Amino acid sequence: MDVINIFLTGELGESLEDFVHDQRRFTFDKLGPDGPRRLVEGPMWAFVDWVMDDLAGLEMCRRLRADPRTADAHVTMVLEEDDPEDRRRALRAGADDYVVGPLTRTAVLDRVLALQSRGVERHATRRFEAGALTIDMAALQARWNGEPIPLRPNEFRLLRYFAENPNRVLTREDLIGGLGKREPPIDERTVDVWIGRLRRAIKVAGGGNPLRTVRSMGYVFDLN
Amino acid sequence: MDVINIFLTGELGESLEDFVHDQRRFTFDKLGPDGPRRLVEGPMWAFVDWVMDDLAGLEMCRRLRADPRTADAHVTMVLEEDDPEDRRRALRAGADDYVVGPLTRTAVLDRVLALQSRGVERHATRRFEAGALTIDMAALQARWNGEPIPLRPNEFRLLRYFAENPNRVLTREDLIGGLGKREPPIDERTVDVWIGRLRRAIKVAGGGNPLRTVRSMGYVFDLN
DNA sequence: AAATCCAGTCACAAACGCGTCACAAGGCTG
DNA sequence: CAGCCTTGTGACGCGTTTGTGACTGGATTT
Repeated sequence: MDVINIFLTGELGESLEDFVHDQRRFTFDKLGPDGPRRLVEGPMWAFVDWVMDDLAGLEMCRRLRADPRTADAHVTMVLEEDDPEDRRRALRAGADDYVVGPLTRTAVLDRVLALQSRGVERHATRRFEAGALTIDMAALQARWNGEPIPLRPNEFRLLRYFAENPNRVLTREDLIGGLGKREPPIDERTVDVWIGRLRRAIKVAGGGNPLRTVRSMGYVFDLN
Repeated sequence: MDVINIFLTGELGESLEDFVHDQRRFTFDKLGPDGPRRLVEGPMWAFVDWVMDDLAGLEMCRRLRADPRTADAHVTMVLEEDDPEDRRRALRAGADDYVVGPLTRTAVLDRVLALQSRGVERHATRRFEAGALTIDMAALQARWNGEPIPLRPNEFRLLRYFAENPNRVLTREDLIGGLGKREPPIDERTVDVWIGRLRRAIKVAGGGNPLRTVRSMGYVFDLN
């Protein structure tokens, strides 16, 4: 069985070591400015405070992604309050999801165990493959036949959302909500422009068109 | 906007109805031995107690998965204590994740809103099948013996309405109303043209004629 | 058999929906 | 703070969809 490495800011780690019964399955490590100290084989989870020491959480997030040893970690950003703007910034910096703090023991374990328990599904969302298209969720990189597709942040999120919901028509409303852009309200026609830009980016990189338009309804990512 | 259906064991549902501000986005329903009572369009969440009534939570979980109407629900198992063995059993029975109880209002909403905002919400993918004809409501795609039938928006809506009301003569008025075209008023003869176009589209795709004309009455979709 | 009714089909104009472009307003970087 | 990158928006044009009136042929009634 895999050991799950959990990286935490602050003192929560030691508190958790007592809390968790099954010690063989977890390691806990403090996340310092230089990243984690120990690195064990297995899936990694990092909980990054919005502000940690002097280093902004966003910068920490980018460093984790940049370091090949931790590029695959699942990064959860801990926000102090539920500011949509901060959420966007966190996700753009490479975070996989977020919680609104303060972080508690149960919150950590809930997240880790919940996602871990859906191991297969989780795997599918870490790295997505469909024919020539692969999407590396951790490295925020999409490829066509191995060739990197340069995507802007919004384009990548759009593609990821499609990959997470294949074979179903996504309305423009779905897409706006799925990308977390309900506030401020966005014109539905803007989605058309997103689609156009995403298609063009993939095409320029030598790829095909994975997105099908369903007139008067929305768009589908066809799998099979 | 999609409505999220939340199924709960016990009395938590009513407590939540008061708690939640935006009533349009949620329905709450008690999860009895026969499953949920009401079924509304949209994603579904079930919170299943480890022991509910006499029926073990695990069995409830399996039943939800077995019933096509709820097979796609996101099932959260509510454990009494954090027993690794129970966790595994829950997941094997088809649960998506779990919480260690007792279940509170905030725990429910945290889960639902957290995942919903991440876009991993699962919709009920309804699928209609009748002989050679299948209609995928999620992909908005009809097939004849697996062969896709290219349908225009109005044709698909028409076919779906027939599939939802089989073995019943539908008047032209029914059909106009069923497709939501009361405003502006539409000439009833126009329905004839719809029918003709739908029949032709199915035929072109290699299918038969599932629509029977009832002279001076309307049209029927024959099932069986 | 004639008259009447009814449904299938066609052509066409109007409305609709989508792709695309240029531009402006941030946001980020150096 | 200057310049580049990203992203939302309004506008334009094109192809598609769709409602309608007219015509036709088969069914039903008288």
